[in-house]
Amino acid sequence: VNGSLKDILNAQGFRSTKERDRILHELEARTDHFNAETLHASILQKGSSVSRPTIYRTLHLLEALHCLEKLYLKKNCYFYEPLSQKNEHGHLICRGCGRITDFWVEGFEILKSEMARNTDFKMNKISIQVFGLCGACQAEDKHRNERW
Amino acid sequence: VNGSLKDILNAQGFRSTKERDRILHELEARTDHFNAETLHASILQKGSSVSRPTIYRTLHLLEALHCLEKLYLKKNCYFYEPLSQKNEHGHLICRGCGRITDFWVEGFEILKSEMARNTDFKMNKISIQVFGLCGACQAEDKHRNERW
DNA sequence: TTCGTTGCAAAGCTTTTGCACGAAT
DNA sequence: ATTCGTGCAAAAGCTTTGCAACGAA
Repeated sequence: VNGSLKDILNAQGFRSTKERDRILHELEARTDHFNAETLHASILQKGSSVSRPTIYRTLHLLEALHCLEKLYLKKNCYFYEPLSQKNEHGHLICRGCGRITDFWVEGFEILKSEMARNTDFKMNKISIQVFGLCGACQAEDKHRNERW
Repeated sequence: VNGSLKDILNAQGFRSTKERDRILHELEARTDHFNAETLHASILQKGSSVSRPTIYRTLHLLEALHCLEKLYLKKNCYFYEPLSQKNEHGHLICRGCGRITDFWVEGFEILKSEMARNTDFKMNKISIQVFGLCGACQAEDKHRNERW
């Protein structure tokens, strides 16, 4: 009992299964933003196996327990934050290679306090996406092959 | 020839059709964030009709011509900006009622200049989502029925 | 033994595509 | 007369669900 996801599930009365262990293990190892599909793919790629329905069911369960953060933008529009990232941050999204990088700058706090002053909105999570080209893609002049 | 979407399409050699007119008309009237589905629904609701494939094809066309901004977060994860909104802004997304409201604060600029100084990322679009509860939903204490 | 959990197969949704018909130029 | 654009129907992806079998407690 060290606070792992497995312990949390057990404590809530959910059973330990090899499938859940495989998923939790993968979740704890990941550092990038992911979805059901990419998570499934990496588990298979490592020679393990879990069915798609189980991936979806487990992700839903972890969301419900607030163990995983699914960031929604709209219906059918979301991604999961890696467990390794707990603190507030923005995302740099490269239109060249599609990579998502986290960042944080002082301006975050300024923006938040200004918003608190100027709106009646009760803020509970701020999510900042910056689209553009990462250093590597600028060098490779990949913008001629933009994915978006 | 007044710069309407219709003129732009014609100028590029695309034909005028009643289906395109219906879609363009609806696009020009909208002020909220939308997707193919909601756009289709509002056209039908007004007694007009356009098939789904035509909705999708037309939206793709307008994106390609940079007449519409489709904001991608990840694969299968996006929404369209209403045409009426041209200037930079963030989104207040209410977890109670799901409504998306645009906002702008001074902190935007600070954040951007700070980022330009601190990263090698070539910024080309910044997108800020703030999740929380709008004034109305705070009043109604809707957070017990949060959608997310 | 019980009942939660899984995989399969099938169903549901949203989005895309092939194709023949109809319309714009 | 061409060629573009549309609708239909079917296909393609991703996600969910029903159900029988399995396995953790």
